[in-house]
Amino acid sequence: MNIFVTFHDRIAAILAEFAKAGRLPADLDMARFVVEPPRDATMGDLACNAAMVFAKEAKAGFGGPRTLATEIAFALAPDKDVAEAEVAGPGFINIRLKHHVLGDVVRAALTGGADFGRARGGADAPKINVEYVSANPTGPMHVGHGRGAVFGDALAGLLEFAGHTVTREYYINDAGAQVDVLARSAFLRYREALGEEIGAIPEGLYPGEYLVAAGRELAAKYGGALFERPESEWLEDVRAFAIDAMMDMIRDDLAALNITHEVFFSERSLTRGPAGDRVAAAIDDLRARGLVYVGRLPPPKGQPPDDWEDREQTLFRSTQFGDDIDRPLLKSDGGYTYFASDIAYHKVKIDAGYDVLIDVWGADHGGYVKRMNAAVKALSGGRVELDVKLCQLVKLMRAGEPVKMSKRAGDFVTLREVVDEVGVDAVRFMMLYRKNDAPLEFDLARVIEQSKDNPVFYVQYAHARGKSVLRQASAAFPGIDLSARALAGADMSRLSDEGERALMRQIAQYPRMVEQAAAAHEPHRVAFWLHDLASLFHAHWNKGKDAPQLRFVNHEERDLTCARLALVVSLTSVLASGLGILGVNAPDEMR
RNA sequence: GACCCCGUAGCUCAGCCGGAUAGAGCAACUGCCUUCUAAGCAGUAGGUCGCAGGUUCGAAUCCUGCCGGGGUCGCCA
Repeated sequence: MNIFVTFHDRIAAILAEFAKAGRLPADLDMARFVVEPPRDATMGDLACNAAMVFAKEAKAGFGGPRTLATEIAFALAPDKDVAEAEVAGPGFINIRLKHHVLGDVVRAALTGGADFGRARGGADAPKINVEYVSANPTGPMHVGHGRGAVFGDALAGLLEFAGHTVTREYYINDAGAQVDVLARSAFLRYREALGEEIGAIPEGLYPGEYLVAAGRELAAKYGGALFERPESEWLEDVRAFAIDAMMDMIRDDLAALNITHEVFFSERSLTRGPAGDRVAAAIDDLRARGLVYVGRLPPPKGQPPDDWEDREQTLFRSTQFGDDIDRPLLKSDGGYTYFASDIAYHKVKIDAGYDVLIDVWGADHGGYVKRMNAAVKALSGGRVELDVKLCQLVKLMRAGEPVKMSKRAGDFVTLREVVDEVGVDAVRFMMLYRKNDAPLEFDLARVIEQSKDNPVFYVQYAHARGKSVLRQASAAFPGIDLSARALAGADMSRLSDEGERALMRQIAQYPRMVEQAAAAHEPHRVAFWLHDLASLFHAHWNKGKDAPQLRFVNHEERDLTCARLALVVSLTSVLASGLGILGVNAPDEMR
């Protein structure tokens, strides 16, 4: 039940009637106007801007937007759900709903349970692929990876809730030089495990302690068989082994955050898989479209190009699709550039039939967005939409002070350490309590505080507090039926306090909020909405301190209590639903 | 030099495919509570939405140009 959609439809029908009578053009685009919550609740429950949006079209048949607004309001007046419709400001139609409508919303939230606000998603719903994390398989995840991971995961959950078919995908960068470095680093630890004194880790290798175990396992698997052999003989095996070990570790880190992917896609498989060289195929595809040529690029500006070598390269005409410069596909040694691999990877996704691709990247890859967009446009002929979401840096704090990262290479704060210290709920919620493209300060001390300054606690506590009300109700009215079905029969007209009405209005906005957050690919909106809802609940609860008649459980008035319990159950249900989208627990109590 | 992100209250940030008097939390100030409806409450004050133009009935929101902060800039990933 989405009252905003309901009224959008009804007003569209009114406009269609006007069009039928020849007073408006027949081809009005009804998507142009909106029905939304008014700025101020005193203005009513719904506001519509249709008259202003169609001001131009209304000139002939109505003389102007105010008249159109007045006539729409007049046509709305007999509606069974409308108490009052009036024109305000430059031509807003403000609608005050009859009392029963918000009660119906509570009932819908109550009986809908976890499905309230969920979109059905028919066969025509876009298929969406969300690619996120994609941390290099060379070590444990750090906090920055964590942000992208949580963001991508919550976005995927949000899109699913909004009715889309979603695939969660991880792109394993297992083809570049960094995995050779990984292999050499692991090999060193292998020699160490066999008893060799390796001393300090040489410059250029990964020094992290996390490779010690991999070295030991290599020793267990191969014994001394690889020892003293030339690199060409062991590199491939050790690399494959080390990548697997690192991916296991990363999967563990992700599991600690309740994140799983349906697809792990190996970059290496693009050239070495059963499908042959898919990078070459992708380049051929572009070439067939006349988008590949051999030419020279101007040297990069800004930093003096010491080692700049002016040479002919194989280039993709990304400038035809809005990029600033054409981009190379082949390296000077003849190998594919990372971009070439990425083109092939996105072609795989396009060919898989996705309508929307979402890539979640770190902000340092910002310069890469235009060329990737260009590639997807070129490969799909504009059919597939690519949305790259950039996640800004995370600044780790403790009680207002930046957490010092040790200078010693390889020794950084891992995601796992943070999750173990503050818990998965705090990490997930805080990572989402900010727009993805704004930098984030993450304070380890604050997120475990039990106070209203800590948004995680504040929202979770609202849920726990609601559950506590229900426990108290059971104690006050032994045997009371708190099932959704029973409470749906309560007399919702008893919910007349402004605090209760505010809660009902916020709950009524849930379906609309979810839809918009999903359309914008912005899960943070869910987090902020939850905080607002929690805030309304806590505020109303506190009024009961001085005004006992406002408390949810009233021993003298069972019917009133039932109506209020219906509100509380719908509230906790919606809180749990929203937290569920974000992958955060909704605890029954906070102990 | 080019491109991308950011610039909103003292601080941290919402709001941005245009909409009414620009919101929240913290801090500040003023009351209240000293509890069990645990992890406080109510209220006050605080803003030329970086600057200047433009489009529009209407701009924090869209466009252009500046200013400031961050990031990126063939072959690395």
